Amino acid sequence: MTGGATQPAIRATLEDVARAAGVSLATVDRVVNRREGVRAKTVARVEAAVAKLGYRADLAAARLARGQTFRFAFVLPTGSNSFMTNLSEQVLRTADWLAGQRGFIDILHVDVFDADVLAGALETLSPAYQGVAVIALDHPRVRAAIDELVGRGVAVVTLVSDAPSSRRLHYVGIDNPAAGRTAATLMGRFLAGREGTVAVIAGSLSLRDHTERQFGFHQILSSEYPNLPALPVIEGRDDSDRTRELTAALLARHADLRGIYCCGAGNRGIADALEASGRAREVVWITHELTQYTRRFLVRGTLDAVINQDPGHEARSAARILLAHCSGEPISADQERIRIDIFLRDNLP
Amino acid sequence: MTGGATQPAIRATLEDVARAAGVSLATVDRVVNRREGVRAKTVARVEAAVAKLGYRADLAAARLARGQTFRFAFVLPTGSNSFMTNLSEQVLRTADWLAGQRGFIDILHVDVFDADVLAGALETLSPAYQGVAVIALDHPRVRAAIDELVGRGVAVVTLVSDAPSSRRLHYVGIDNPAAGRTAATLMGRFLAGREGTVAVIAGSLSLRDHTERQFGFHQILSSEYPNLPALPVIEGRDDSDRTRELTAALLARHADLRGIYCCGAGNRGIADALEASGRAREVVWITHELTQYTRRFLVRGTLDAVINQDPGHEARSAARILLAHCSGEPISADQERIRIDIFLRDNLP
DNA sequence: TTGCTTCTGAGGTACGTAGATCAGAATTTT
DNA sequence: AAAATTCTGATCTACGTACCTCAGAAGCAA
Repeated sequence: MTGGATQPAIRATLEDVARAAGVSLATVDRVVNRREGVRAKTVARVEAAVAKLGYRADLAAARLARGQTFRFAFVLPTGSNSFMTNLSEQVLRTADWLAGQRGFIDILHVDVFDADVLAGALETLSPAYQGVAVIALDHPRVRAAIDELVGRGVAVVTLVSDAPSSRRLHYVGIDNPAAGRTAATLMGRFLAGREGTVAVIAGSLSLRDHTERQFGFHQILSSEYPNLPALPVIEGRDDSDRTRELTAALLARHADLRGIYCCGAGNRGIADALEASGRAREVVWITHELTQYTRRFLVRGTLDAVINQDPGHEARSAARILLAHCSGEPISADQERIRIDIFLRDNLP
Repeated sequence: MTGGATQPAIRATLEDVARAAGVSLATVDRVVNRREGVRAKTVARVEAAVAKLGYRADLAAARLARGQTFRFAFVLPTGSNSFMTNLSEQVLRTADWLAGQRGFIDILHVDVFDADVLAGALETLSPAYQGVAVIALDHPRVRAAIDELVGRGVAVVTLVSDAPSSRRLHYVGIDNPAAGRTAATLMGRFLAGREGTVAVIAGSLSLRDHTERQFGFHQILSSEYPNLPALPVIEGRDDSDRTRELTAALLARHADLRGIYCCGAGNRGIADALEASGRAREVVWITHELTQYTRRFLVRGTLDAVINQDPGHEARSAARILLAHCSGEPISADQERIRIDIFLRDNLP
């Protein structure tokens, strides 16, 4: 057995540093918090002591002393497909956790799909918030509202759906074109060697994430799987009834339909239509977001793969990023990167 | 816009509760920390006030006041395939984070594949540790060593590799049979309709995780893909040179080889042999763990899919679980569940 | 040297909780 | 009713840091 990185049993405190540097607590405090009024020579002495003892501020104690509290707003949609419901619940849990870190989350429900309503909500947001997480829309008015918040010194992160050209601090969500490419590769490989058409169902092509997914999907499908031509994109408006009818029509019209990629919601409609047609097993269906429904369709074999983003991870990540930014702490990039999960029947969590 | 769950701007403190209940701070403290010497009626009054104000202890302040520090040992292997190197690095980062929570991690490097050495290391572990995370071996002596630690009141979590019949607090790692099943489903579907044999390369069948993976793999392959008979399992001892030779021999001997599932390490050898044979594109190769190498093989197209467990998540999860257990806090089960990640070329993080 | 500015030390309070002591009140037992 | 016991309140220190004030030391200019 070889010993490894051993750390001191107790961490050095400001007082230890003061003693080691031969100065007083007040001086160390001035140096550590970059306050004025310390001679360069003394600064150097203190910094040497800090380095030697490996002093690191006790963040909990510091926050306690500062009496800082943070208040964040999470702007979520009023409408409620399963994914958004899950996300809301995860935000509530995150709020619970954050309360232990002296941070508070208010959830505002807004029609995030209406740019004017969303922008209006952001514009009239209480100035009490140091940070905002918002399911954004890539629209000029929303962008302007975000930029204005940022200009006022509010930390803004976009959640799930980005507004890339805005001045938001961070985007917490998946790379949607890559998610589309992932779906296409799965589709192409599951249908290896077979000929037939593939349908793409989006919620709405005015939603940036849906557009990006279908873009990535088509990119790979057309270049690598010429045996699988894609049908024109269908807009299902994330509504189960509508997607049921559209899917039924697709199945009736295209006897050679081999695959369905749904880059939005409305999965219950697709499942109904597929199962009613009796072609559920032969048509490869790939969709997004693991919910109680998609999980069931996956287990049943109607659905072949789910591309997922973890709402729990997204909620926690958004909160961590806002908190870290507001208290001047660094964030660990690779912990905050939202993965594109692939779930098959066999690796369901 | 509709308002959501709004929390009080500042959290209630012990003093607020005392005032609300009409008792003193000392009494509230007694009730909250379940100390003796408070009449039932008073307890009820205090608890009502706690509930009414939604009081929750400020954990940071509590830890500060208690002056508790925790010391954990992470027992990692001396040998160093890429996965274990990544894991070590992630443990170091976790140590860094934990230092901010008044917790300290020592890393002990041990030959974890030798049951006697591993058990010896656990048996002679300094009593200074309140918690241990160990890459376990499912072996009677290791089990006994773990149980003895637990008996002494030390929190033990198994990491990556479990000792299921021991009294460990928690297993932080993936469900290996499920990972094997996932690999089999990918293999079967990527080879849809084709005929041919599939090879399985394990590190060693005396490693529980490798055995479980190949068990899961065979289970699905034999029941659902009769067109793809599996060849007898080959042991590559997680060594690149050996797997190179074994893979080359496989390719030479089996013209109908369609797939390779590697449930251990030694991937560089497999890649070399596959690329040298010129059959890299037609043979479906699925392996475990995303490393700098497997990432490269995936991008290049030699490797078709990686089943991964996130070492960063595992390290943090182990630390969080130990910390929560030692300070009597609850853990959030679904944040601690380690996912079976599937990575294709398109969804690499 | 004197006067002036700039730096430093000493000491304080505060944050929210833990934990201790001790006097005195309330309750029960004798 | 007195004594014994149990409960409660007041008050204190401590944790590690932030932030404040003020006196006085060190350094500099005249």
